[in-house]
Amino acid sequence: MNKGPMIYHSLKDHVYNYIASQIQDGTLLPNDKINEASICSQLNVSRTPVREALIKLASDNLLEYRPRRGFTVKEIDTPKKLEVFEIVGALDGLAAALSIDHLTEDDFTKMDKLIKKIDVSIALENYQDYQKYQTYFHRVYLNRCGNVTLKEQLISLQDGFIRQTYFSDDNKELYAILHVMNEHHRHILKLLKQKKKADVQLYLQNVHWKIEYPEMI
Amino acid sequence: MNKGPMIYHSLKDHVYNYIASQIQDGTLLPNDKINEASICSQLNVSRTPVREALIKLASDNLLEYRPRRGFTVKEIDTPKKLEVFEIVGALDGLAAALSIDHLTEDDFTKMDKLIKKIDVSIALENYQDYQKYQTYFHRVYLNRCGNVTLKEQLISLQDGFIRQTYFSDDNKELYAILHVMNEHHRHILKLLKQKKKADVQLYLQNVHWKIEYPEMI
DNA sequence: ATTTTGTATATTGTATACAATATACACTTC
DNA sequence: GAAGTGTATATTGTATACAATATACAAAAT
Repeated sequence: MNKGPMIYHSLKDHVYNYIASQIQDGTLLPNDKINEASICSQLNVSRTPVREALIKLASDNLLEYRPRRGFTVKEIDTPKKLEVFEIVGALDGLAAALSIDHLTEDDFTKMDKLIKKIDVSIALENYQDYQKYQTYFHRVYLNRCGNVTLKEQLISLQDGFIRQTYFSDDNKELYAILHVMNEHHRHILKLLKQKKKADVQLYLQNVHWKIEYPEMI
Repeated sequence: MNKGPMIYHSLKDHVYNYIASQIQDGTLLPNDKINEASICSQLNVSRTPVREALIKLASDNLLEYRPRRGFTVKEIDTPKKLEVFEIVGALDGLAAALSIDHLTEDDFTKMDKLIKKIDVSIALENYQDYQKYQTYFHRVYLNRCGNVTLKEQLISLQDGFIRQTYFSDDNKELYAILHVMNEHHRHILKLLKQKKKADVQLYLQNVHWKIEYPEMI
């Protein structure tokens, strides 16, 4: 019975995942100081793997590092968030433009179905589902863009800031905006079907990713 | 006598710079194995700062890491390079579009002068100067795009692959291409002056950054 | 009361030690 | 000779120790 290639998990990786998930689920908040010794005792490991994980987390922009004063959870403020949105918009637009020559009927069907699922999620005011299906929608053409580097970059950018974009589930204004967003999705799909490269790129960049989320204002 | 804020240089940073420059100047070649012990003795430091530097270098995509087998200099093959070019094109295009509302007469003058310096560099077949002034040209509007995250991302992307784009100085074909590139620069400047956002963005993305360098074919 | 200074404590940076795993290479076996 | 096996050596992963620096807080000075 072969369970595939035996995957090696270093303590460093373990620490990395531990901290990363604490940042995502809100256990660790922006500007919180990371105490190496505390993590050592929480996970029963020595400082070496902890430090190595922290260095990687800082390099991945989850933590901030100041020499001789250690690591803190990185704050992503609103202006910074808007900057990332601009970049995501351009790259997502590029992905769409590149995907146009490779999209199949099947892809279009998938996107159609996802738009409908998003409608349902909005009607049920289920923000988590909205996020999930919206991500799937964009991933359909991202997976067809033929540029794996672009795909990786985009996913890592989105992961990096989605973690700090939390909405309470009872925000009426939010769901109105999400409805508009899904109209965008319909328009994007239409432009993709029409193979309008420049149009879909600029639409994603200048319209879809320029929505102002309530908590960002 | 104040020499400004006393800057702290850790051994880790020292090692980082040491390896990074060896990769850039070709002392270390793609797929070369990094020997921790060897670096320790070269720099007279212990393995701890060396390992921490290596982890960061891997995170910054200069090295590749395989658990239990250590670090190697990352190979950037041609398809990968083309992928990065596509991303750089989109981001540089975005930067240009964003800069349009902030560019001053002074900026235009600067770009004009740089285009002329590039002409001279090509005439003298000085590729190093060409690279330098070409970088300055793009930096003029990059510095006006108003998005520091974009600026950082773009610079780090370019640094990451320029290091492995070396040209011998006696390639006639190359200088013909560089001449075309500088014509692009003139066109870009014209579009910027005309404040044609979408046009300059798409031109940078779909024309300027789609040049095929000789060694990439 | 506020600022300054001094000292104890905590935290970070680096070196070293040792255990776990991978690599190299001589030795068999077919 | 090719392929496999075993063992010595090298390399990596982790723990620990100690030195350098930062932080906290009490005491002294303004």
